[in-house]
Amino acid sequence: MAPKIVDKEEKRKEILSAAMRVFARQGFSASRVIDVAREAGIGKGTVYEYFHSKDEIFLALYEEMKAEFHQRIFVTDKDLPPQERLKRFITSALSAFEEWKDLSHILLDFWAEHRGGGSVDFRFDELYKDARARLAGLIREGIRKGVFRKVNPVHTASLLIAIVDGLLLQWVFNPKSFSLTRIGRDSTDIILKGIEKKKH
Amino acid sequence: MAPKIVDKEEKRKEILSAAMRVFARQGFSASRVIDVAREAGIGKGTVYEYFHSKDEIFLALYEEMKAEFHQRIFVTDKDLPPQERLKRFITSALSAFEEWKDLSHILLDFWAEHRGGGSVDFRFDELYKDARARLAGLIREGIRKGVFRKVNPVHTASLLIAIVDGLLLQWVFNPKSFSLTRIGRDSTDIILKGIEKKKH
Amino acid sequence: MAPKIVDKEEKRKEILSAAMRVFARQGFSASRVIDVAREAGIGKGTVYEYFHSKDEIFLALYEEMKAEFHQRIFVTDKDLPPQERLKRFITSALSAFEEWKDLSHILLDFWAEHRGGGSVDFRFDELYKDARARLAGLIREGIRKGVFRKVNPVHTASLLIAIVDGLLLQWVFNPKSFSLTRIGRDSTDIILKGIEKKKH
Amino acid sequence: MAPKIVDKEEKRKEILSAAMRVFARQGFSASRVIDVAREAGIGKGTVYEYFHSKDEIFLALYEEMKAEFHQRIFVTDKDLPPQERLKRFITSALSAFEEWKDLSHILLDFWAEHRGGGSVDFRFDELYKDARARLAGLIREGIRKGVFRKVNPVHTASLLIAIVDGLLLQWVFNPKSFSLTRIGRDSTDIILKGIEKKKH
DNA sequence: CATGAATGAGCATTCATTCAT
DNA sequence: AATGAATGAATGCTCATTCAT
Repeated sequence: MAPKIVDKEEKRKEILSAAMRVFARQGFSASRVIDVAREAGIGKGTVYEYFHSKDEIFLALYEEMKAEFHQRIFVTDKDLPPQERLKRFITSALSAFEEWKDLSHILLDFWAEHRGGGSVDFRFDELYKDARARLAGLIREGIRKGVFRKVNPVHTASLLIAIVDGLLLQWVFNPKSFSLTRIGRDSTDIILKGIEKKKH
Repeated sequence: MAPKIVDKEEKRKEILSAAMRVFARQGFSASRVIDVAREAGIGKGTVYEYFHSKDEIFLALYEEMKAEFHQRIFVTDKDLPPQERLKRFITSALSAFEEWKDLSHILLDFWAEHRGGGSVDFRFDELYKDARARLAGLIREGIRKGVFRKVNPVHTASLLIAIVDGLLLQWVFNPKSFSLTRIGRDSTDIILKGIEKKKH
Repeated sequence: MAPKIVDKEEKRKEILSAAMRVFARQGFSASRVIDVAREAGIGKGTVYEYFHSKDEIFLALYEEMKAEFHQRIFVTDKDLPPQERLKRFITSALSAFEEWKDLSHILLDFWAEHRGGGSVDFRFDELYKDARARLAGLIREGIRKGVFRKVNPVHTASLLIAIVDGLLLQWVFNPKSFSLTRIGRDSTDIILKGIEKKKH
Repeated sequence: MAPKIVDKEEKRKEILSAAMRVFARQGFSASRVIDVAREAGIGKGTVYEYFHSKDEIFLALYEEMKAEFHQRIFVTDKDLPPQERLKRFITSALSAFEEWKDLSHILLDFWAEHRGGGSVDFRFDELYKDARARLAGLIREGIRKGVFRKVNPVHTASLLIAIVDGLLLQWVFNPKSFSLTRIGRDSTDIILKGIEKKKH
């Protein structure tokens, strides 16, 4: 019997959700704790009952994003052919961002606050290193299986990540300029054609 | 009759250069005006003799970057074949960033501060729209000339920009993870193969 | 459920009262917000919980003075004879100032800051115009009733106001030089004799 | 042979004159030294060649006003009858202010800055005490000569000063509301009637 | 002698965080 | 547990004054 714990967890999530909307709207540095409290419909002091600092909220959002996206992006059926898995990486990454529009906006704040000097450290370096390693493995597998030509696996992995980040960036600046889903499809198509092993 | 002779234009540039280093190191929002002054080896008040506000410094850096990069990225020989021009876009963009490492770091701050609500407005939307239009024209020309297959010109243009931005991002997080020049070459190769018109 | 219980209206008045003492002592432009806070026995930030700016405090004092004095000076029994009402105008104005010594001092700051260019606008012009109109009406009534000779009503009204302001000024510079009450009585006597209708 | 000295004195007066215009327009505390320099058509540093500080300029203006007004107000023919001398006091004081409109405006700044705490001390107390003594003497003389009734000489003197200051104040707030000359005449008339010795 | 570039003390204001209720 | 009143460290910016040229 621990109903309070459920409530606590629930309220923490509500605050996090409110913070997400506020940060997405105003940017992290321009967002005030009182803005988050108001958005969540609670008092300013209450925010501090659930988080020790404004930075901790930011960090919690980062962790949430990391978990959510990791889950959706890298958990794919290992049995699928490399081309399909590559396609799914781009597609699911972009659709995840499209779905979590607020987090996409905040991602730019995460990027900007990446510098180690501040109180928050996002270790983007490791995050990307990990992603590159996974995708490089995928490329290597494709090469081994004879479906990809002999491209540099790490470079190609970096390229794939770059495409996702870069497209997201343009979409954040102007969501109306294109559909993330459609441009993801076209991009995948070009990349796959660019690394496919030519049959003759 | 004449007071202390100072090349105001020169000094302004020195302050801008100091600001660039400081912002690149600490991020814009974590940088204090006094930090910029100290980096420039001058007094705090002197900064305000050359700029009206901290935001104005930020904006001046943005304008400088825009001018510098525009010059280096889009001013190419129109007589070159589309493949070569596409290659040069990626190459020169990446080498420009590699050269202006500090500005590359600050670019993330520009991205994060893009929101219209703040005091500084970067109009990234228009910047990217313009770049997309130029590159889309290039793609269209390639298609017309029969060297590119019938890809969506705007989508492909967005893809190219995304690649540059995305690679830059990873490089900012860890410059040692790869050479921008080399990865640019590999990426260009993949893209060109991905959109080339197959001869049969 | 309820946080620290504070009568916000009461505290606002306390701060205003502290500001009044500080401004009276040092003058508005030489007074710092921290001085007001210290006088009120609170933190600097707290002042800003109740007022948006230093100017707003100044303006609030002005409004307070306006309301208080208007009440005391112009709300007189319309049935009294003109001479008595004229006498009461001077008397009550001077006694109001004598009572609110701090506000009297600050009045000089209000006068000095009257220029439209600043952030605070006191519209003294309208204040005086209104007062002149009221007193001119009183003079006219006296003339009509045959107790005042045919003086220029507006000029005489201006004269009455001038006397109050001018006496106050000297009293502010040196409260010991005379009693406002007594000099008010003597002045009223001279003025009344100066405008009375001679009987023959 | 000291032509430079003449120039120096001349330039000092020019700066003072510029300062007068600037202070009258913007008020002392809102006026910048650079504003004075620009108004005088000289460099900021030059102002400091002639004055040690902004306060010194203010003080110099005060002294100038004191000298000028003292001259014009109190230097009257001792042989004239008291009524005429009283009349001339009010008239010449008001016409002096009307003529030196800028100084009239700055007078309000002098008043506001009268507090001893600041760097500038105007000793208004003594100024007024002196004026009161002179005018009280005049009143006494009138009483002695049998042209004024037995009024309190000091109170009456204060009243006369108050009238001049108070009328000036209203005129500064709105110069169009009345003519200083005309209202001075009417006021003198009322006061003289108010203190005249009735013949029977 | 005149100048204006350089300076930093000083100040208004903001806002994350604390804590009494 | 929830709240918001209280706080002061931190910061952008101003401007009187100095001084090298």
